[in-house]
Amino acid sequence: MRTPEELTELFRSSGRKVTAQRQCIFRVLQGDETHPSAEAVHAVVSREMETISLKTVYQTLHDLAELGEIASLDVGTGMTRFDPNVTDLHHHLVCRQCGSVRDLVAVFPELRIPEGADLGFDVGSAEIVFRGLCPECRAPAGRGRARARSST
Amino acid sequence: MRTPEELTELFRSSGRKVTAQRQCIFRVLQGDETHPSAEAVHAVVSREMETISLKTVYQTLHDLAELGEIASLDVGTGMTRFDPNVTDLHHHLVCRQCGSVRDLVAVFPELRIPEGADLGFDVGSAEIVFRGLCPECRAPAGRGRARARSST
DNA sequence: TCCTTATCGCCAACGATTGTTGAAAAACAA
DNA sequence: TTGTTTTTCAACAATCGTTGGCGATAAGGA
Repeated sequence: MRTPEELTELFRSSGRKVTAQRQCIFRVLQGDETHPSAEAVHAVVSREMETISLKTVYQTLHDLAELGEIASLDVGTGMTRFDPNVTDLHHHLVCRQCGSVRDLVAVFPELRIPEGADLGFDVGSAEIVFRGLCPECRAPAGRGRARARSST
Repeated sequence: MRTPEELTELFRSSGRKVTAQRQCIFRVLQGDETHPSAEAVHAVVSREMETISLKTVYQTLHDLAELGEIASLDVGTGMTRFDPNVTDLHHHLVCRQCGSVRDLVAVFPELRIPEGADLGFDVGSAEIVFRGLCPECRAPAGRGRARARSST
């Protein structure tokens, strides 16, 4: 994802208006590596702008995804997760307990699938999801994070 | 997945009762490689037992998954898909147009993730999802299948 | 300035899934 | 066969994440 300043520019040049709430979302996403859900983004943004609506957050996230500035992921946690890192080829570690998502950069950068062509499949992308337990959920002492939502 | 007869045995020995609708579901799943959703299973089963309810199908699929006889997958198509193949290590090709799912056996059987341990993650499973277009959706002539439901 | 767009709040709807009800049917052990 | 337990059914409501409408207000930007 680009910097908030660049995004401001990008939004303007694509006919979108730049509002305070959008810039706030830009800032919140900037450098966020937690792969937040829309609600999570909303929660953080709300601390700065109490009245911002969830709808506005969804809309802005979609705009950003449409512009290719963030990626929207479905890693089976029940909610769409947003990833500001679209420049590095990477995959994901998903905690099956708390649903936290971690990047795994430079793993299997060569991932390609010749067999796909043989099957007639026109393969566009490959995505690896590793499922397991994050450090917090493994830790015996500290309480893990919250919510779980299985699948697979 | 085991044969309907073995599943009958397994259900009995695990305290579950074996009903006509359950056996019908066993038969339908047997050899099914389409990775059907619960609704898809229900549709097929309904041809044989018009009155079977969707709830019964959901319940039986969950029982089978609990016993490890089938796998429930979330490949981002919006519905849980069920895979009777739990013996072969394999990954999946998902059509981003119609949502059809195809097995990809014996690809990256060595997939393991050392970096996971470094990050403190206790990795249990690795799943690769290849997204692209299936032969039907690529074909210019024939109409592709139905439903799409993006993500990622 | 003026037109366009975004935002708000609020509420309804979506689709997949789960839960609830009570009654009927069937499984299965004795 | 009888009796107990489980399953099924139908119908409906509720869940959760997400999207859509609405009118009104606020604000961007040329």
